[in-house]
Amino acid sequence: MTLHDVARELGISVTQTSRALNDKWDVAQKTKARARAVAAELGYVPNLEARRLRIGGSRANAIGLVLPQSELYFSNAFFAELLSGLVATATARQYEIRLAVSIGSANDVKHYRQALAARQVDGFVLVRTEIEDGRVDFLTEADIPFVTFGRGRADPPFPFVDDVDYVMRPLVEHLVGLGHRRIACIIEPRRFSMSHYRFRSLRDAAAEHEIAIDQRLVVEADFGQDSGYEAAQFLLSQRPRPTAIVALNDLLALGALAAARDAGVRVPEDVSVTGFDDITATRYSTPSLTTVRRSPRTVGETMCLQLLDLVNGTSEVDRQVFLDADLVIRESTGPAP
Amino acid sequence: MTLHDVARELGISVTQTSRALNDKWDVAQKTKARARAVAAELGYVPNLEARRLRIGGSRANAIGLVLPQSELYFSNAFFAELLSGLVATATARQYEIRLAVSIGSANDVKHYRQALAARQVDGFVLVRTEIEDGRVDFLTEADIPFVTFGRGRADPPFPFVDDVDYVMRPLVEHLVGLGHRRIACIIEPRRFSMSHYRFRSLRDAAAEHEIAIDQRLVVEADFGQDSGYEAAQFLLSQRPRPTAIVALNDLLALGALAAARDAGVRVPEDVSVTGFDDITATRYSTPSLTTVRRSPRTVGETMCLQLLDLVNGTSEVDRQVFLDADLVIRESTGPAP
DNA sequence: CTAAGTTTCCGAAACCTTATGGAAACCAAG
DNA sequence: CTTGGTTTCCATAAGGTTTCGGAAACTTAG
Repeated sequence: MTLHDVARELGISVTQTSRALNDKWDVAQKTKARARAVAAELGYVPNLEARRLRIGGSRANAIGLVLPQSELYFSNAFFAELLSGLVATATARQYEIRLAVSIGSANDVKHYRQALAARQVDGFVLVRTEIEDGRVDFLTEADIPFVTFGRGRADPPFPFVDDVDYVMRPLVEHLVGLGHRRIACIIEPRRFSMSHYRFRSLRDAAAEHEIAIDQRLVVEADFGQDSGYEAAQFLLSQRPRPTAIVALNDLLALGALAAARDAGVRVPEDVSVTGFDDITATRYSTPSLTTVRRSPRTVGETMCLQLLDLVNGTSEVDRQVFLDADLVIRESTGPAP
Repeated sequence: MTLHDVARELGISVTQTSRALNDKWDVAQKTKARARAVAAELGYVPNLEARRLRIGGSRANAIGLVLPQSELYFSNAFFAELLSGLVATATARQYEIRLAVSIGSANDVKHYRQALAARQVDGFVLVRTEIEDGRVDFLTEADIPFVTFGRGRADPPFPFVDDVDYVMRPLVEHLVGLGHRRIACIIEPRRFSMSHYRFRSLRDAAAEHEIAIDQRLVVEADFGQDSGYEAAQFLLSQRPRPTAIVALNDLLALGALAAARDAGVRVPEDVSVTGFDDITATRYSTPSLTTVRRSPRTVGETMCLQLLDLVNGTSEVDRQVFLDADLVIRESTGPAP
């Protein structure tokens, strides 16, 4: 079932068969047609290894996504939706996603090195970018295309998708308008870029209204509902109680909602709760969640486009993208008590 | 940076260099050591295409998962968790997951053919198996390893993971014990294998208690929350109202919960609601959801093991696996009114 | 019919690695 | 020094594809 067999069946040379099937100018139309017919009939499929060996640095038509090993990662709706955008966009452009989890540290570059050596991916998408991120250093050094979610150090600059600096402003204005001044915050671990800058945006927006976020009301949690639950438990036990809890992602907020319910604290009458991302579940929680819409799917789509742009060398897309966001007001916010 | 270069640097033949780096018996220890050192220093990485070309039918070390194009697919927590189990298990065994969405019909075999021709996957995991499924026919014909979620026709038999036949029995006993006899049901589209057999299990379990499911109270929905919402709206408007709504997956149940809340129907006082799968969100809904725990993650893990077993030719694992499940009683079920 | 130009084809080389069969070098025993 | 047996090495071929330079066939104009 090799090109050779097809050529023999056709009665022409291997060379011409190859050129015919690849639709080169150098071969008669009717020969092309005949070649295609015979190839199809014989069920010939080109041997990709041989082709790539000959062609040289060819495309894997796949982009890599390595997720740190964490129970939460996929059940985390944020990543599921981001992945959704990524895969949809990639597939539409004939690319696929190669997925792995790194078993060691999140910064482990083993998978990256491996996948590259084997030419199994053309580039990488990085999530959960840390302020100091070994993966970024490695990929920069190796000169491999990649895009991160979350900005990095200024130098050397690399392509990323992030939120605009003033992303929290509408939310803060909404809360301030409702009379909230004692605002608590549940943040993701501080070493992550996203956590850092999103909190900074919150602090700056609050400062515009001359509100200082009380450091004792800032709790560093993990990423998931359980840790949001715990953090909210702590915050709700503080006296005087905060009148609003701003969770820096939706899952944390959902956990906070559950904590409030279990503690007999009414939302939004006694305390307002807000999230970030607008994952699907926010519309179905009780009460439904006021949040900031910057759909994870959009993030995935944008990152995919950026990366493919890098891979293909064209530069029609911005290297560093700041996504704007909308405030979505639902039932979990109300006037301060 | 080819083997040739390393050989020249070493002053020995390409042959021996290859054998040295591959740790064959045919080469002196000190030569091996020297070869490794030089290779490392020169940053030599073997060309995988050339190696595979030579070796022949080698492994892609990846398994394929093609999901039909549907907005719901990834935001669907069920798939996200299944994927989680799949990836974790695969990675632990040095395999990766290659992910694509099929843009045409769900039964489109284009991606499968493509990925195989390019030797980019060693086998496939199929989800959303239909009673008559073109993918199964294609892969069987092509003699490619695959595992489905959802049993298929008896002939020819193929490897699958499915629920045990009596999977709904504990749930039905729970409801009957609470006095429910007018039981409604929200099912997934009938053409899917899972939908068919899961409903059959419900019907049979009900029959054991001499309860016949009223066909007018069986609504065929889609897969997601929105369609669960609509279906429940319809069911709750029926008179006499059903006392329990059994949704055949958790998302449908979550949608039903929202519909009840919006209709002013109390859960569980006025109507009991149950789900299936035990996705994470069920613990955080209001009220939390009584469901059947057969974690999607377990499904993913099991399918992965089965497939790798098939790929590697060993047969230590059952080809057809029926997973048992536990009833998880939470707040959404109570005595019939 | 010939010359020139165009279209279509072919043989050989190249891509990089590994397997094969045999040769060289070495050692110990006779 | 010869013989036989090990250890270590090498030259060659193979795997399937594409590219290169040139050759053959065909077409058009004179």
